[in-house]
Amino acid sequence: MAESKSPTVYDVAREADVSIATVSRVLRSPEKVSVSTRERVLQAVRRLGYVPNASARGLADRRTGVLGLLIPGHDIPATSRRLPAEDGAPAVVEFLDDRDGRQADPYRNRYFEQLVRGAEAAAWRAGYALLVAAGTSVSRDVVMHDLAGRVDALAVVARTVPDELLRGSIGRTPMVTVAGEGGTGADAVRVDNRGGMSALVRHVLAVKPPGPVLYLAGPPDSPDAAGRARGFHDAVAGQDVPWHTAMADFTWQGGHDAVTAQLEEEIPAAVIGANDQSALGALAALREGGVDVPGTCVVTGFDGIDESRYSTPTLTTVRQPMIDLGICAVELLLRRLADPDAAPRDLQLPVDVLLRTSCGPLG
Amino acid sequence: MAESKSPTVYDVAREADVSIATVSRVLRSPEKVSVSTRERVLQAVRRLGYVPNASARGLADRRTGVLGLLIPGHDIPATSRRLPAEDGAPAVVEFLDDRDGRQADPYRNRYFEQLVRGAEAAAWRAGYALLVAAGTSVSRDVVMHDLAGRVDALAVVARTVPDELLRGSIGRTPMVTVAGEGGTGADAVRVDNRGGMSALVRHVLAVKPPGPVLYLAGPPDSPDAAGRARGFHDAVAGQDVPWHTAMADFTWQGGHDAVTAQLEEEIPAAVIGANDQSALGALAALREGGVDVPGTCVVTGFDGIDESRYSTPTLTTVRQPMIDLGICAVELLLRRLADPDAAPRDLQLPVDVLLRTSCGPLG
DNA sequence: ACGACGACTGTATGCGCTTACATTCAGGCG
DNA sequence: CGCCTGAATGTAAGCGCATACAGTCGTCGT
Repeated sequence: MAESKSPTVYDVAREADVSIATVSRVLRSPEKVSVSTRERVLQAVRRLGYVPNASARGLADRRTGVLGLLIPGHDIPATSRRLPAEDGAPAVVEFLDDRDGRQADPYRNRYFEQLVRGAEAAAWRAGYALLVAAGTSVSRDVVMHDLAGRVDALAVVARTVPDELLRGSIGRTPMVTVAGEGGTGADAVRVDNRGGMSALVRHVLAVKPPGPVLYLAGPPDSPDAAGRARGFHDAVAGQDVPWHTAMADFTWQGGHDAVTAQLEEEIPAAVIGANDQSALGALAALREGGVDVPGTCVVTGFDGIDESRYSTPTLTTVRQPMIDLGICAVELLLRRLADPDAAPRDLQLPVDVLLRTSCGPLG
Repeated sequence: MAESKSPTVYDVAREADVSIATVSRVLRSPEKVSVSTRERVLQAVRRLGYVPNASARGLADRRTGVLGLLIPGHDIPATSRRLPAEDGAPAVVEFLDDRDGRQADPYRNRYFEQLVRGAEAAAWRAGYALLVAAGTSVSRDVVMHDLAGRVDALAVVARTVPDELLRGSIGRTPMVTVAGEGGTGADAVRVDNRGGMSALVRHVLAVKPPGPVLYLAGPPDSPDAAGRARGFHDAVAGQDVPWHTAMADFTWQGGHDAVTAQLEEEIPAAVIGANDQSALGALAALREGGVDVPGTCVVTGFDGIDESRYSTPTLTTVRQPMIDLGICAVELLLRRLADPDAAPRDLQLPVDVLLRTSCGPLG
């Protein structure tokens, strides 16, 4: 079979003995074509294995039918495997001493997998395809530029590319910011850091033993950290509870050290981590200090990383609905494509509080 | 600014006072244009915020510059969140009692995230974009068909779509099968289940206490299970070790029950799970039976799911190099695009054995 | 000084598809 | 029986870009 190149509408038209317009109509608006002709064309399509060329269709349509999703780069190590040599030495199995998990890869929480899945599902549901791009450090602008010409609209995870790029070369492409700061006057979806933390802390205040509360703050330049801190303050404001803040910087060590220092003065009744890592550090410090969790002191984190499910005790935390984030990002794009002049929306998705043993009995 | 529609080469040409051919050349083969003209054109490009239209380029080029990746569907529940109402009731935080992890989502191992990341990185490195599609149950053929018209080549995760679809509508699109059975005469990448299991079992035989070996087999219709079983047999063949097989069906319960039954007859010295789930079940059964792991009996799994890192004891297992799988899939596609007549390759990537405490001291 | 040549730029065509508009034809109506 | 109408189909004009081919002009060799 010398089927050297793909058949086009012309081939189908010839095969079915109709004009190319009719072929196109059969595919795009079948109701405009008589049943008999339609059948004949569809048969020709099948016989030739015709697949419409998306580029041509996109050109004629002035739309690509593709949505873009730009996620932060991952910098796959340069040592990553390439194609083995043709003559292929036999595959060599590597033994890694992984008893403490150090060899585990760094992409701990399935954050982006879920984002991609949600976006993908929502996009296909609406008849769009999803182009995924990771802005690797070297080439953010190139990627961005390339993407802009390929898609009808673009979802960008916050801080993936510099702001001026967002406004610059892609001024005409509808965009939504994902997990950003909001309030930029553009479409945006993010997670309710503030509300989630506030709800969590209110719950803690209701169940914790008597005593002071320690808040393990995140880095000051992080919007997430800021939102969570505000949520914490919302919850403790006006409550008659002693509390103070220590910087943990979103790290295990930070949480560990802050709690260790705290134990020298007074045993806290609750430690609220701005994220899971610092809460896990706190858990370790409390164990070292012989403090019973959750009996004497309850602990909470934020993010819902894997480790929080397996720590001892398991860590109460807040999970971000990443799938929904992806879905909503796409839905916002679809909305804007449908109505370019709609007022920008700034969605805040509610989070899920996962109650686990580190904060004691279920309220 | 009434920048209603995107500027085209014509706009740039007018702005820079050259012909569209020159504009195109500046973008595609700058060395063919004099420095002064090139500068002038680039300025016009920047001034207008011109972004080349990928559809037009693709049409003229007869290539889209896009690679497709088809992964199994995920069936995002229909109840998943949509866009909240415009007037937005305040976000409501949900409290979930997640103390035993039952609420955790089912996408446990970051299998596809890594596959996508690897493919994405390799694709962009080669100047291609990556279109990700999940063949949801309802619409595999539609997705497939749509995809075929959009991409230059396609990587399909095995058993994502029925075979006849693969051969049918997309006959002319270069394809690679990912994680399939191999031996189909087409390009394929997969993981060395057999070699990995064989290496692992050889290691176990070297370190295990004296006594019989129990192999927890996977479902007979799974190519993965078949490969691993063969690897097991490779390793025990000719060794003077008593062994037998029990069906565990890749499930926790299967592993648990098989080991429980075994304990009534004889305490095994090693339990080899065809996957992690069944090995974890075995671990539980051994604990219930008061058997010391790894002192009296060593245990191993296969896959490297999260739980294997956190179990007690941590589970020695085999991790599939998903990132590399993605990279190699793309590299195979690129190779075929470069040379359509190259002989098909059937790659087997080596796996990583993660030595953890469930199999005792490091040999 | 004249033609050849090379560097650069412009003209014009086609990529495969969609669609506005034109055409054809069968009925229905006055 | 002529004319109007509407359904079905055909004709042809782009969509934005790449590029083969055709100039144009300054240089160099003789």
